[in-house]
Amino acid sequence: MAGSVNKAILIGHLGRDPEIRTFQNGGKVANLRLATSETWREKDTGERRERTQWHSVVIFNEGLLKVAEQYLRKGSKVYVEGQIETRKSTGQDGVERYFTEVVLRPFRGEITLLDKLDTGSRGTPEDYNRHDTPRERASADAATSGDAGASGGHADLDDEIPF
Amino acid sequence: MAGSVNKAILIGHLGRDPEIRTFQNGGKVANLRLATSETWREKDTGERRERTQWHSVVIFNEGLLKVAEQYLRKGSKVYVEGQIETRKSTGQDGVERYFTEVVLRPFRGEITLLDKLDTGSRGTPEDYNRHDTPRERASADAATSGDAGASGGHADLDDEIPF
Amino acid sequence: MAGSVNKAILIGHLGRDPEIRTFQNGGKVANLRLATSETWREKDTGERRERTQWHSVVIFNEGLLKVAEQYLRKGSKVYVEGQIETRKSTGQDGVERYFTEVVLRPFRGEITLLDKLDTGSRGTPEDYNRHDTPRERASADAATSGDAGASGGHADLDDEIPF
Amino acid sequence: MAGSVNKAILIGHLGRDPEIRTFQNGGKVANLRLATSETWREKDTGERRERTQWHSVVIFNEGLLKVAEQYLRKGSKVYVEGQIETRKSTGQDGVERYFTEVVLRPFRGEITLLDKLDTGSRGTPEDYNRHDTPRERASADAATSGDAGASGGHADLDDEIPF
DNA sequence: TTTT
DNA sequence: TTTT
Repeated sequence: MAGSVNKAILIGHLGRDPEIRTFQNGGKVANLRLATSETWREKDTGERRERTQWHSVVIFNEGLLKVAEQYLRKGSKVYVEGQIETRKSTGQDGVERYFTEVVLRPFRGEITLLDKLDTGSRGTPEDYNRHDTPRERASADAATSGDAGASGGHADLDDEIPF
Repeated sequence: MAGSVNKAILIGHLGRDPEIRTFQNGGKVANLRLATSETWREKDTGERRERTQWHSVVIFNEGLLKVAEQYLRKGSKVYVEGQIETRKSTGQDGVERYFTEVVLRPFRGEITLLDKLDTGSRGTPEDYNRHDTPRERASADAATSGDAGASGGHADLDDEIPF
Repeated sequence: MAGSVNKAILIGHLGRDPEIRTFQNGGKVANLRLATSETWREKDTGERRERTQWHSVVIFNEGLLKVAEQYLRKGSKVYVEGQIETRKSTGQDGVERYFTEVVLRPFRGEITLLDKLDTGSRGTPEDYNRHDTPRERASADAATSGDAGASGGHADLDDEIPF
Repeated sequence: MAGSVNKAILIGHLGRDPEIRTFQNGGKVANLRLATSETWREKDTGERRERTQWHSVVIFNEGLLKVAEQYLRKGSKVYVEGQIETRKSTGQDGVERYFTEVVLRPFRGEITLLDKLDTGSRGTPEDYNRHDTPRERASADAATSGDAGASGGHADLDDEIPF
């Protein structure tokens, strides 16, 4: 459908370290568990309330995958922009379930680390800058230049991954 | 968590008429089924591909609920802004499942009808304007509380301020 | 500054045809004039009010430039995503002025045509699909570099994190 | 125009303390100077580059005005959501100029403080939570229940901050 | 289940 | 200068 937009914008903290997996073809994917929450005081009772949502974030974009791998950790505060995708999965119990995730496809999406950087660490400050900017994209491309390329990860992976 | 953002921005078409349900206390909720999709041509094969995502949109915001009820129909093209929420539900089969929805809570979210309006229908043009504008929010406030409602500052202030 | 986001999201109509200019080096830029407006009824007087904003949109992204050139016209309804930039310019009167624009830099930004397409025109349907999709970006990448790409799956994390 | 969207989403740091002005009718307005920037390394030269944009943010929304007044300071890192507005102004030199701002109108927009809070300060943690949530809006309304609706202009900050 |  |  021409004329569609599907965008998720999240700011929150990671519930644990990113989980990186490598495929046989050398491709990678990162999974984040990101919490967002609202806090408010009940109007009538004055009671303090909080509601936390956990989001599954899946990163196929190579440049952003590197950022996740190198700089994101449990507790990191991040800005994430991706698209909402729901896929069906049949568990070991034989029950079909749907899972909704915020997905960062190749050449799409953004991740911005919002924490103060503890310098003296791995890389120069501008490496932390993870707007998927022209240069960064170009260099990410370059870094993987021998890559299978072309298709840019829309392949159906459900066969390869059991859930 | 202070410092959180949870926002979904969708543009797509409704797969069916909005589903409106009324609670015993008089409250209402609207459910939309919204499709977004991407189309592309495979680089290697030249084959046309399409991926459609279906989104459940849940409207608690009263003003936007009215808009949904009056103006949205199967096939309507809409802009929706809400937050991503996942809730657990146990089906009749006794199986627990998680459902993720884009939710428009009271006083939050936006809906914008993007279709050309077929006039000669129900309401004046400005009723179609569904940004959750000051007045709509104000009246929603009034409807649920003793609130003065507040005027909501769309006044032209340029005369009052010298620059 | 690492940790920055600068994003404008606009839906509106073009006040005139896109203006395309070509540089000596063959580069191109497109300028759009995009109107957004709010309509409401004054609470006290019941008077109908409207406020229109005009936005300058500047497109450097090649794929989106083509979309603008081929499919956008005066009156077109579009979704535009870019970044806000202000630049200084000295007019013929010698006066310095600042101009703020929504800019779509190479490999960034999105344009989506929201109009019903009048078919029988120039190009296939999927050409209208102007999300700066993987392929479009990939091909733009290809035009400037050795290209890349990837794909992957993901892991089920639901057991480990309270969902 | 029904079917319009005008949204700016910014994350950056304040160049100085918020500037609050009070009108004769008791209404207030806050002005922020917010910097966003991109950093990258030139592909060819390897040279480090940075581009900073300064944004004028104008807050009429009462609840968010309080947040700005109480918690935002020079150097604060914030998420801001508002709409892009351009207004004409004639300077003392008799020259007409246009100024573009990101405006948070009453009952609209969002501000989220992204800094770690240095506690021991003014207010409870949940006061920092500035999603303009239902309760906050309601209480903001309540706090100003005789509401004039607020209105205002803004100060020219251009001398003090490199635009 | 929408739409192109 | 668009659109409703």
